[in-house]
Amino acid sequence: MTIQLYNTINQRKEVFTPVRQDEVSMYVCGPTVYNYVHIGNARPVVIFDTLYRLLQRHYPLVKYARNITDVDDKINAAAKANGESIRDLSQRFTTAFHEDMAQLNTLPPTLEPRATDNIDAMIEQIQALIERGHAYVAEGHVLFQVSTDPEYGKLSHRKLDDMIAGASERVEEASYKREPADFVLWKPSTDDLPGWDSPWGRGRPGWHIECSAMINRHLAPTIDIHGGGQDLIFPHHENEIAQGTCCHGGHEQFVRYWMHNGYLNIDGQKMSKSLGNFFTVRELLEQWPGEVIRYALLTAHYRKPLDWTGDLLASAKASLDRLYGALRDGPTEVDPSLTHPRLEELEAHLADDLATPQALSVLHALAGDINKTEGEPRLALQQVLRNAGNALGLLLQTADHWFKWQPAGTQSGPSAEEVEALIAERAAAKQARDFARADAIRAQLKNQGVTLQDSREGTRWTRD
RNA sequence: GGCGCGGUAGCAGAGUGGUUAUGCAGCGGACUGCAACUCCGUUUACGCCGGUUCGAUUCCGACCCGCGCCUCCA
Repeated sequence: MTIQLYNTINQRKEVFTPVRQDEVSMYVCGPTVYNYVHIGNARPVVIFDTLYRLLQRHYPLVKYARNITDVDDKINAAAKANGESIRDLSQRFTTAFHEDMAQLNTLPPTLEPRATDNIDAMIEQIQALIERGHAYVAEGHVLFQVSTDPEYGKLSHRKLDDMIAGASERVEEASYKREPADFVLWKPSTDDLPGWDSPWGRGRPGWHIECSAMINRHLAPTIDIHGGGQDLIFPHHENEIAQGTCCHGGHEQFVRYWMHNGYLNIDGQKMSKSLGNFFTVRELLEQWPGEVIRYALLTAHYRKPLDWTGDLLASAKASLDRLYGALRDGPTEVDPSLTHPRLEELEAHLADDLATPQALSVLHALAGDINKTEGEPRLALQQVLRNAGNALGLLLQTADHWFKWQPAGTQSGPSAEEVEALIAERAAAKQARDFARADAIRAQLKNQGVTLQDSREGTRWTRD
């Protein structure tokens, strides 16, 4: 089965072939750790986790690197505002990021380089750029001279002249810049700011250099896939290409496939800090299982915008209820050696530029198959659905655990023991044909967010 | 000014030159003491105007509307 991926740089779907046989290298831009991550940050993490899972099924070795940006002016400002050391603050939010992403069933990447551990690699790359005439030193800064790169703009498909013409008033004018489009590779630090010794004095790196330097050090001069949000296409990834190719003399390709996920909107509006219309993953996890959030993020194709609403989450929850309903009393483990036409169908969807909405529809087709089947064949299909879910990072828990999940934010519902006691009381009432009493108990529990389901095997219960 | 994206049923969201996406919601039926779950059936679609075609939601062109980026951003 061939994998096809949409490549931003060529603006079309292409057959994926890694530069090295049997090995794939992938780099995804990770968070700047100055706050809890918001749902918009979570989208690429979940998307590229799904791609990582797909690639792992097709290649023996997948090196997936996702960086932690722990040197940044936003971090400096947040630490100052909190009266916290920069190191403590960035460590605290790195840990929180790991916890939140684990709740979304994302696998840890193979490598997670931190910017502050790779300053020397950045300095090396900057020196190479200076030696090759692509960068210059001015007033303690080092700047990349954009006009020295004839290829500049090839990812974002814009011409340098157009950019300047349209945005001249927005481009930062600075006395130390030769040309307005030049961007900072290194900047001086005052004593109260984080800084490292360098040939240009004590300072800190510009934003773009960390990714290209860490790719070069931890992966290879040419990697297969580089991912991130569409907002990173320009300037971040455009500048990475400039750095990553010019430091080698412009001969080597930096990245073969550029992949960018669409924006996440909130109730139809652009999510922005200034509008205050954003949710942290952490606060969403107080009300919804992480799996619901992951499912919601996968309902739209990754390149399309996704509108984040309460309805979206409620609908994702209902869809997962249906899937877990089909998995009750079935096997919970995953059997990687299993084959089935539905699994091939699912894999074909994912291999087609990560068509997750169609992949999800295969899960529902399987649920329908299961609900119409009895006995051994039913168990076999449940096993297939487990495998299918696993491919998407879904359906990893027991159905029982799923249906009895309670939001961390509210502990108002009855305990499991209380529910069981009422179910026993209701069973006795039913036995005595006292349906009024039985219905009253059911209504009372419904009122408390617990739904009862009678079956031949007895009464099951689920939390809403 | 430049570059790019989108408009599909009540909602979300795929896809296709003619034939069921899927989920949620709604309606009818089966099951049930009544429900819930599940199953069966079913109602609402492809922004507007032209063109190509036997046939267009799909291809082409124009138009309308909405959105994003253009050096903080996932």
